[in-house]
Amino acid sequence: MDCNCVSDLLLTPPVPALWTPGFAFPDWAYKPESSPGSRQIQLWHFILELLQKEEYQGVIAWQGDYGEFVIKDPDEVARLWGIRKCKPHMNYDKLSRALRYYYNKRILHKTKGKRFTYKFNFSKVVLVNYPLLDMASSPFLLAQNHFNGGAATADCSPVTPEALQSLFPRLPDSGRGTALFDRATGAPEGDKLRLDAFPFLGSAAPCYSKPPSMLGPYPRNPAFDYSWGFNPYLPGALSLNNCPKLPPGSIYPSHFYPNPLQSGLAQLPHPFSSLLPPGDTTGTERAQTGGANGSVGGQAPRLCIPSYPGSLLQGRTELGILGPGMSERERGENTSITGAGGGGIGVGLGLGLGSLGVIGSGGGIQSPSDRRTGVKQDPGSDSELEITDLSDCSSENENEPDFNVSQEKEHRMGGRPHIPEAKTAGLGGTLPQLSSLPPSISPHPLKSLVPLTPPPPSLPTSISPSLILVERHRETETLKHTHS
DNA sequence: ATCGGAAACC
DNA sequence: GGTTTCCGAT
Repeated sequence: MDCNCVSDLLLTPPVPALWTPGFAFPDWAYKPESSPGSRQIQLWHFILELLQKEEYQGVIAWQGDYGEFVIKDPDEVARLWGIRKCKPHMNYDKLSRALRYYYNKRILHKTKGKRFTYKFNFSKVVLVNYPLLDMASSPFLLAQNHFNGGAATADCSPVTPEALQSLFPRLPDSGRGTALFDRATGAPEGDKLRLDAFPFLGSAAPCYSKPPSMLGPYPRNPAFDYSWGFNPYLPGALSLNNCPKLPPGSIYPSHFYPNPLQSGLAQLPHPFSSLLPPGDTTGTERAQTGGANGSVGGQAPRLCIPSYPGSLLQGRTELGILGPGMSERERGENTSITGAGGGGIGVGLGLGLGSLGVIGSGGGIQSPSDRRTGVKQDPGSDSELEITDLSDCSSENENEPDFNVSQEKEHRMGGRPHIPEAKTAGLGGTLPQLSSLPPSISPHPLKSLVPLTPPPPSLPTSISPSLILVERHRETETLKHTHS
């Protein structure tokens, strides 16, 4: 009974359950260049998947700061991971060990004081993987400061979802990404993302102005060290060869690759994936049908397929299976956000940068599940943010002590938060209570991107402060050009 | 609960 | 390389 993969296969539309149409990394993410031969799904990918799936809200969910998530039901997550990896004896202890290995890789870091809470280091994901970013050209770098209320420490603050909401719909013509690139060279490598087309990316730029300690760990090539193996935007990584088992009808067909950004966009959760032109099913379609696969419920044993990139494809089988959790409204929201074409991936992830949090995000919003799990929103947890980027970014051999410097062990929280509903409701068929979902205006970047999370009521773009700022800078930029 | 070393595994 | 497994330490 080591692995009932086979039987699982018969019981559920396996992969689809985990592979979210709206948000999945392309197969090349599973076999990064720097990690030849690695074609198994990686834990962090898996985590992202779960986070993306509505039915797992009760098990794991975005919570708190940007990029921060809470494993509400460690055992269940471990179980799912075990199933996925055909490791029946997997448990949270082991899984967490694997997660800890990400610390040094800077993929993740622990949110101190919050049990079972980790945080993705999206800054790494985004910035490091956007070597072609034309940061300098963005007038929105300034805008970002506005977005962040000019907080002194907002050097790395992400833009608010609201801002995105107001920005995206207005982004000029969904020109299939062309507007987002300087296509001069034509070659993918030549594609240069125009940051000004993605104001939110501006939030990323300042991140690199973090204290040297942040970059320190990258002696070889600071900003572009892909040592940890994930470089979604590395054009060179876009090879079908990376997906030996790529099934036909893949959602990652060959045409998926040419434009790394557009491709990436397709994987992003709403609204980024929605940025793809309507015609681009690799993106929008999945995005809009994403998530709620009500049938998944139950401990429905998930298949234990050999994890290969292509499995993502199966998300396609979910198309049309719109669970009850996915409201028309959500879909509507999704579609309404179509706007700028291509190039979004960095966007979504970029939002997580640094995670100083938007105004009041740091410890303000606490979802019901937070309370339920005893997760404490530490008002002063902003320090974590520093940790985020200053974290032991060194090689695996050294463990930065300073990572724990500000740590203050909290044992106040009694026993581990047990969430009965998690298993029964979260996975048992009934979708997690909506009430457990963070406020729709959650400052969480990814949360706001997740299809299942209704976007905050969009401000009329015409009066959106964000947009105003953006346009203001746009004008400024124009003026600059005029003068020069 | 969390951490991280060590060794084994694939 | 990316875990998985085990385990002692905090």
